[in-house]
Amino acid sequence: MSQRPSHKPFRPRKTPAQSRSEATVASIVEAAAQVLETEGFEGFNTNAVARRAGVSIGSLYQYFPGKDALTVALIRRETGRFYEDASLALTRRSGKAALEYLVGAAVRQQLQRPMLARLLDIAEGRPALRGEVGGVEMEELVTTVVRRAAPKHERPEVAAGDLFAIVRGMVDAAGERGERDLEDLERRVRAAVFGYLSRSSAA
Amino acid sequence: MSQRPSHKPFRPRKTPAQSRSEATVASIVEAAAQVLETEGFEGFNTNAVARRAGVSIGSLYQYFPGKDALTVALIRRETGRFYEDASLALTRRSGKAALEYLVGAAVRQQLQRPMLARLLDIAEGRPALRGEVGGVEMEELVTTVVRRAAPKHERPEVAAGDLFAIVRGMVDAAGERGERDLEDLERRVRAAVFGYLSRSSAA
Amino acid sequence: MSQRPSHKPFRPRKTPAQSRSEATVASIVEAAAQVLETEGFEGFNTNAVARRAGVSIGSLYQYFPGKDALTVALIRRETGRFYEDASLALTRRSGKAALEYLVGAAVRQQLQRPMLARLLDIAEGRPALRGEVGGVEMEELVTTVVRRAAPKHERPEVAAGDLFAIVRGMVDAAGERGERDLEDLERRVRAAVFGYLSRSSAA
Amino acid sequence: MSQRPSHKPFRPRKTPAQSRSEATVASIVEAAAQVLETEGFEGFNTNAVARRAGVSIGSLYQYFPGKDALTVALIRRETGRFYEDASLALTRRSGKAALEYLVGAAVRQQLQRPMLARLLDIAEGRPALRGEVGGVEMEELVTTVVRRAAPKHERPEVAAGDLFAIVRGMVDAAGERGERDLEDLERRVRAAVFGYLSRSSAA
DNA sequence: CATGAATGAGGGTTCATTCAT
DNA sequence: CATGAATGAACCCTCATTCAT
Repeated sequence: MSQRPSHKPFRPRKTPAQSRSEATVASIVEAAAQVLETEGFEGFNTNAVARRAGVSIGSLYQYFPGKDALTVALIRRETGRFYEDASLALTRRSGKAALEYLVGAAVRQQLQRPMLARLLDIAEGRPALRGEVGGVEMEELVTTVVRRAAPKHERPEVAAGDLFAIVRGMVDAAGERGERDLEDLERRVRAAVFGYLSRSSAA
Repeated sequence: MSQRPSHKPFRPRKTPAQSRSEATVASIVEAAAQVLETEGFEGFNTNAVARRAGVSIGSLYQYFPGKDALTVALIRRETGRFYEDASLALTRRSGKAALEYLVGAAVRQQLQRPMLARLLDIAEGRPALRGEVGGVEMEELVTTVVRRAAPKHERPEVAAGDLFAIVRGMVDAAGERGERDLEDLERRVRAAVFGYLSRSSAA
Repeated sequence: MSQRPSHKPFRPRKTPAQSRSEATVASIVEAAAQVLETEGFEGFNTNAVARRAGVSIGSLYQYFPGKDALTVALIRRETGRFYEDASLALTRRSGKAALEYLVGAAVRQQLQRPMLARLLDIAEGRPALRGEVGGVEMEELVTTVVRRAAPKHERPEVAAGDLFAIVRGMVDAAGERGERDLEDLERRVRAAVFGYLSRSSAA
Repeated sequence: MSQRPSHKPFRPRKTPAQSRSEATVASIVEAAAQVLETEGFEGFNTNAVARRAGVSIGSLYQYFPGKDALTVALIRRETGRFYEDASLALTRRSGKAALEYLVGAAVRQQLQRPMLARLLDIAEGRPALRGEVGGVEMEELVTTVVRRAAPKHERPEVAAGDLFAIVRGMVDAAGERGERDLEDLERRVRAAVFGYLSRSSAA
């Protein structure tokens, strides 16, 4: 009835044990991604998502208690995919290689679906969603890598946050500009990352 | 009978000749800033802005042909203020000092009204508004400063874009986290900026 | 955020598959007719129509993409009804009888809901709606009948247009004056129609 | 404040004794005509009229108590001009010539500013305006001419009304179609008029 | 008297959400 | 469980009219 719900949990309503529901949920989330990509925030509404997913609006609400839950699910999916790739950084031998891998993962992720990544970065910042989307693991991962790459750094958490911001800023801007040269972008991001570390680190 | 919006310019509808309306326009723009700050995009609607400005909705539409025009005006106001400060960088003796001044200006601007700055950065990216908000001067300014600070750099425009993205990314994140330590933030942003330049520049 | 109407089709949004919605659509169109009749163009707004139809404004917009589409639907309904009756003219033996039947149909249609007929005649002329309401069949029908009633006429299409205008002018004026005497009106319209033909036709 | 005033006189607020006001009033009425012609009913609003007339909206309300008064003034102007021309019919020798003159006047009037004439015919029909625009003289004039052209007619008033309706219907339709051939149109209208009379008149 | 800034009721339209089937 | 018709609060915007200057 109203458009302003008060307070809802963002978790999916049911843990889909059956593979059928699982598939439905996945298709809805992917539809959300596509709508966001093609129509932007303007056209991102539940009816459009349901239509694109080929399910009824009722079904959508069967699996997601509200629009925000859908957004959160999408963010979680993308973050998860990114995290999965990024974690591989820990398998690298050197700290430098690990950090380089991290940068590469970020650039890859961004240039794959630039619009989507950018829009989700924005959505993530919405106060209503903050905290719901656990970026904690990501931060920890980056911190760990920073510790290995720059062991002398006095504030690795701060550095991790800064590096995250730097990389996000650069890749989002690249996406906005429509850059397609992955190699070049990665080189520049590395320059920023290692430049920052060399200057802010004690050693 | 029907609506016929078609193509709306973003320019104000009438240049306020009388001082009365000048004040009205200014109060509307400031109200827009406040609403955006306190309510976010969710609560940013023309009625709320008019109410906060203490004028009728009709008055708002006398000066702004639409909601977007209001947003644009706000962006322009903030960009203008920032640019005014940032231009002073050109008065610095050395290229390094100029770049440092630029960073300082960005940090100051950001930490003054963090939410506002962040939200406007987002709004600026909206396809409908791109190009309406001339960020060209800003880019040129940064490019000029980069040329002076790193004369050997092969692609000063690219570097300018990257620096812009780095600084924006860092200060927005800081604003989001609620950082208040201007000094510390500025130090870190400097590290990023000069670190990037030293690594990406030829010399 | 912004509105983006651009080019709206006048066709109903969804062809009602279920009988429930079929009834809803019909009730909305009839409500539109009643509002137009009782309140005139001044009071003809979507909210009033929805209220009179006993449905929510949202439902109205599920079936009609806009106010104009509703108007068009109403025009089509009335035109269709009229056309259905008028087509029977073709079953008459003589051309004269056919033309007389046509006149009778027009008079009947008009005096049944005089206000409605008159207002729709006006609405039909709105540039935005021209062409959307296919009056082509009507014109063709009249032309056919004219050809049979006055085979020697050099410009049957022109005559058809004129006769249409004459009849419409007379019945609308009668409706405006509140005439109720069907017989008398029909007699006069016949006089005009056959008078025109006898004078403009070659023979 | 509100858009729905209750009951206002339609007479101009002041009889402009001074020629300055007279000129202002005239310019406003002509502006109204132009706006109606170029923008249609959709764009016919007081602000637009004032702008086109080159006067302030305040001045417009100085001379016309409301929008309807302006419409009425415009209708009166056009009716007056038409009536002035049409009255010359009475100077004709024969009744037939008088009626022919009448038809000619109507056609001329229509084809001079077709949109305007058509729109005013519609506006004239608005219940709120009926009676305010004295079409009585016109009716009397036509009746007089009918009496002379068809002395044996039993109901000259009815015939006058019908002829009026016929002519209006035909010329409006012609205007709508964009007909420009004055001669041809006049010939056809004559056919309708005299055809009607010959069939409805006793003799 | 002229001006035009200001007003605000009203009207078109969207979309998150519910619920009967 | 799925469906999709129905709901209505909320939002954008216009324009007739007023009134302080």
